[in-house]
Amino acid sequence: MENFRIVKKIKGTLGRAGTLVTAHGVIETPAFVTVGTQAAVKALTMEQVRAVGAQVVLGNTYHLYLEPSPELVKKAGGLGKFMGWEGPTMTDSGGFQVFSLGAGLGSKVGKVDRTNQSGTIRTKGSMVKIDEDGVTFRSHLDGSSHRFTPEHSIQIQHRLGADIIFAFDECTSPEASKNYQKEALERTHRWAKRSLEEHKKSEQSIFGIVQGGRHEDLRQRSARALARMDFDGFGIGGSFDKKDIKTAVGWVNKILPEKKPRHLLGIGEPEDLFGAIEKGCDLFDCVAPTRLGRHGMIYTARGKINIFKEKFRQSFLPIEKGCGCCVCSNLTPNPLSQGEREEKYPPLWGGSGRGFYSRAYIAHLFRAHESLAGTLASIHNLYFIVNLVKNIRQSILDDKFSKFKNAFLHKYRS
RNA sequence: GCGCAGGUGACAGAGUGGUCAAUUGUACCUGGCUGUAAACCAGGCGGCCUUCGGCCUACGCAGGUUCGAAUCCUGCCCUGCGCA
Repeated sequence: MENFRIVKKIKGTLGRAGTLVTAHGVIETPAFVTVGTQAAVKALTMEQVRAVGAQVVLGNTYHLYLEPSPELVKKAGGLGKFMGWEGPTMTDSGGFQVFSLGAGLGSKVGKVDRTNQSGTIRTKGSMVKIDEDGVTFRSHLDGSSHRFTPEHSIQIQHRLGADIIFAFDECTSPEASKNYQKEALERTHRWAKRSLEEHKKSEQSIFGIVQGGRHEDLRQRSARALARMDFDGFGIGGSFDKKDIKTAVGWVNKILPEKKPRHLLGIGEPEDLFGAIEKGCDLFDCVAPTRLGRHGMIYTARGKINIFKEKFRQSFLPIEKGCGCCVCSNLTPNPLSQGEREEKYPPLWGGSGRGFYSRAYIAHLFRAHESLAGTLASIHNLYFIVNLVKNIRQSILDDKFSKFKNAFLHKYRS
């Protein structure tokens, strides 16, 4: 697709930096896509999302279909307009919910396998039924029954009007038999074709989704099948084993056409990002920064910290010294230019740009159940990840990817 | 001073003769979270011991009745409300 241009490659690997042009602006890749499932980045305003440097926001077809309805979003002028985001947008097809509301429920297998870990699972009971033609869902809101077919998903996404949409797919559980996964894969390919046919030539771009679970042959088969179809780019879906996300991604990106963008769906921890970028992925979305943030887990250069820990109660330091986010280093973001500000406001007004929210304060907010807690943590986390990917991009441009990666990971794991 | 009500683990608040180391909620602690059913979920939460088992200390304080008491009786201390 001519909208995507590779600017620089990481030599000896599949990795690259590029630009992806959309009707609402250019995305510099690799880029981290902010997740805003229900036309909202949880706990954040779009001003805050913009302020951390986010380039794209991703909504979800299933959620927006249930509430407030595709018709209403369309009437509002499309997803971006509706939520107050002027930049590029994407929508996921609802395919992931086939898994997360289906086989994923009551299982320890999520987006990333954690069957070997302690910890526990959420409620169980599938709310999904799959057949050749499509999927019957039970609404998580009221239990009502709904049906998605590939055509239906695409029609909804047309109404939602994001710049980039995804084909309807089935994300299988790795616990399913290989035989089933193969079947599901073939079906997903048929669905991809139907999605593409329904899409025809719209101004929106459409990405097809590669599946295939943990199996090399299935992954390659899927990549080959999708590569033959006329998609504008590709999503790489599936539930992964943490330690071989990179490997699995490598299998498929070796096959997918180089000139088209690749979006690794739902992946987003720092270690994973490096691996996937090296293996040729251009886009990533992940709920981790915002979800973890709301749950009190905060990214730092030395790894994640749990702000609920006793030791942070009296820590009057910023989450991370030197962090450029407005939580750590700029208590009052300055909306005015330097000169203007000094004229308009006396020095005591604040806005020095030197303040910060302390760990103790944020820890307090969490304990007090103040929603500001989730907001501050989300701002910091989103900034952390978005900027990590930006820095990775810069390191590629500067021919210093490996060096940057090693330095970052060394510190992050310490 | 009299009358009534009551004193339970960090707090709130169940239990009112054995099944009680004591329901429940909150707080607290520990884990988990990767295309968001997620400002959520799970576990722990008197002490000691290697055990889905055992021992010790516990329901204001001190005695008593009982095979057995947080639960019944007596006295004391304290709190709240009402009346003087």
